[in-house]
Amino acid sequence: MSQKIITRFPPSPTGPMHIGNVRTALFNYLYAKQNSGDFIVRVEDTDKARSKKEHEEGMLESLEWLGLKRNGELWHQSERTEIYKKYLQKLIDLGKAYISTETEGDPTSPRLRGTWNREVIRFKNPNKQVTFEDLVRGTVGFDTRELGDFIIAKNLEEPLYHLAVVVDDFESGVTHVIRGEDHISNTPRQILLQEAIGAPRPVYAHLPLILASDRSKLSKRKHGESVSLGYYREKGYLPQAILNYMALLGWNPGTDQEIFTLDELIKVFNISKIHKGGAIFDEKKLEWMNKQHINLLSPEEKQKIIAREFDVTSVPVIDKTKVCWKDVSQSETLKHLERAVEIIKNNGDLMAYAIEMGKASPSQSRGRGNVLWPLRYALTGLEKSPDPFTLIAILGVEESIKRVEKVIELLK
RNA sequence: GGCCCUAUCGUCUAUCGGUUAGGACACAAGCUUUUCAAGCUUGGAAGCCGGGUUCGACUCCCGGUAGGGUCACCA
Repeated sequence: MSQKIITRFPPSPTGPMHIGNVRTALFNYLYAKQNSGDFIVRVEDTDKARSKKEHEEGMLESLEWLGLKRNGELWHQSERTEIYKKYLQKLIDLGKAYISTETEGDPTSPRLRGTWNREVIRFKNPNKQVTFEDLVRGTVGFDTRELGDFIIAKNLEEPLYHLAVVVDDFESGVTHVIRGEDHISNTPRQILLQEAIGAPRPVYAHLPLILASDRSKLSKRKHGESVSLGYYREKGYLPQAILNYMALLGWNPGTDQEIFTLDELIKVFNISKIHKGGAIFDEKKLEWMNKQHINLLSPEEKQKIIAREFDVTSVPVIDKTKVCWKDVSQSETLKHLERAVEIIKNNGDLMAYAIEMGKASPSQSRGRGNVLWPLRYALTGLEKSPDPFTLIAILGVEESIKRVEKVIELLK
């Protein structure tokens, strides 16, 4: 209780924000916030060749858009070379790491990739059994002998992932490491390094993977654009909906409630109820959830989204045969539209008129639709669109009248 | 292949030894019509297989099968 909880989100700026990144960030955020802790962000850009500034900016902007605010300074691993060097040197001096001469033909040497160095720094593996408690998977044991003397740096100036992560988590006081299941086999390596530099062990929680519909891990290479956050953002999904959906993938509150705001999630989130099995990402459900969140919006915000979705600003293309509602005659429809224009002009009560006409309707099958349908259709030329009141509010009185009058001319 | 993990409707899931196996998305049919990015009604839809344990297994144990993750001088 005395120790402040610190979680972290460490994106590698080698591509756009991934849907899996979103969930990792969210769970770290939720856990930190519900424990009055800090959620920190650091950029893992030790790989100079693959890291791009534009991706870093994209990641940061995405977090902002999602509303996941970080605490503290933003760290860049690329700016911490001297610090890693210090640890590396210490490890070497202590005999816990060593400079290894690689021979090209050596089958025990990792396979070649990019520039190949003759000398690398390897960690002297104590070859022991490592066991750790994972908040989602319970006790996990590994025999680190399988790992060998793994490489922790290309040289003193170029540390590799494991070393940098362990040093940074230590120096920034990270207490909980919440990350994807694909990192679970990295954990024993990192624990070994922690022990070597004398760092405390954080609590781990490995999240189940988000799967594509074929049950394989979501990857850009295999599944294309639909793995990136930007794809959903452009399609008009609200950040609240995306976050809500991600939270419910592999976790549930144990009640029937499905719609949550971020603040509600912070309250109800329970890390120990996270599943161990992966879950398929279903855009249909996200879509539904997005609608639910739109309904939570203020009328103004809602109108903006509707306007964008239905593209009401473009000039409607009218099909004469679709203007009339059900079996309502063209002359009657014309009458309703003309009257509607007058009412709109005078800022009158359109609804009252529609109800009146609905009551006056001789046919049981007709109601207010005989007024409202042609109006809505005249305004957009779309068979599916928001109600005419919303449309008029979005388009403005002038433009609305112009559009309706055009249809009146067409019918005459 | 080694190591690790998982297994309930098509999908996300509830169930923590006794339920007509519940909910949501999607789907189908219908109603409603301020139609929709509203609502309502109804319907079809699931415990991978085989052994145990037990009075009783979806639930616990073992095996099989299937699927997934991971095995870089990437992170």
